[in-house]
Amino acid sequence: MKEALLCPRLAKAMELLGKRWTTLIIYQLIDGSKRFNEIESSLPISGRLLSERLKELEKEGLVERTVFSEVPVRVEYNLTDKGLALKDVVGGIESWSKEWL
Amino acid sequence: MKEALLCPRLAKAMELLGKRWTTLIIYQLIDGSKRFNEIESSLPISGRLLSERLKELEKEGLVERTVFSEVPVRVEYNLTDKGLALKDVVGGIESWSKEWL
DNA sequence: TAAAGTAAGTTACATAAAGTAACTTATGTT
DNA sequence: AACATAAGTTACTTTATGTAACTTACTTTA
Repeated sequence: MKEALLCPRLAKAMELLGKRWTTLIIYQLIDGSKRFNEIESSLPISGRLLSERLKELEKEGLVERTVFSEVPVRVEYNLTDKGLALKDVVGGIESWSKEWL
Repeated sequence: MKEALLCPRLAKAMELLGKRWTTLIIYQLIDGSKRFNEIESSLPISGRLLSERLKELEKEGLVERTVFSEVPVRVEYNLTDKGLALKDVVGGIESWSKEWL
């Protein structure tokens, strides 16, 4: 393992987006907010990891968490502007996958 | 963990690109072919994983491996059309990182 | 001619991340 | 009282990643 000669911003981006499930979670939120269970049901991810990833994304400011004090409690997640700015990237991956996979 | 209601092509794309180092390796090859050691030196990745990732990328047809029987042997890696088709995606991530990170 | 160097890996082992399933909490409904 | 529900969390197993030493095949240097 050598020192990185790599742009630190790109490295940081890939540390986020290159983590398993992250990009697919963002993809799920691109068309609007979703509840925890909705995301969980749309992806083959466990609650444990989904919770962990959403916390990371919230901490990095890509995702916003809103709690509705109903019974049972409802929690919605949505992309911030920073998260939404990845729309073209995610769309690009989707197009690539349709053309090449 | 639920069943995926997700587009299988996108899932497959993320299985590749969402694996640690993969996208950064592709990024290293976008401007032309590179040798094993060059990639290894440009990224904080170990030879073990770099070898593993390059094999996956070769198997999936994104990367091409060329051996030059010199002494010591020289091996060059370059993107195929399929790999090169990710140029905009990688560029998009780079732009996003510059604007938001 | 034995020792050292070089590129491209591989092996063996330690640590960290992800998968699985059961459990929790705070109400509301039957 | 027992059961249901959303959103997690916990404990434990399995898989992936990190680290560093080793390998191979030939060449140059001492």
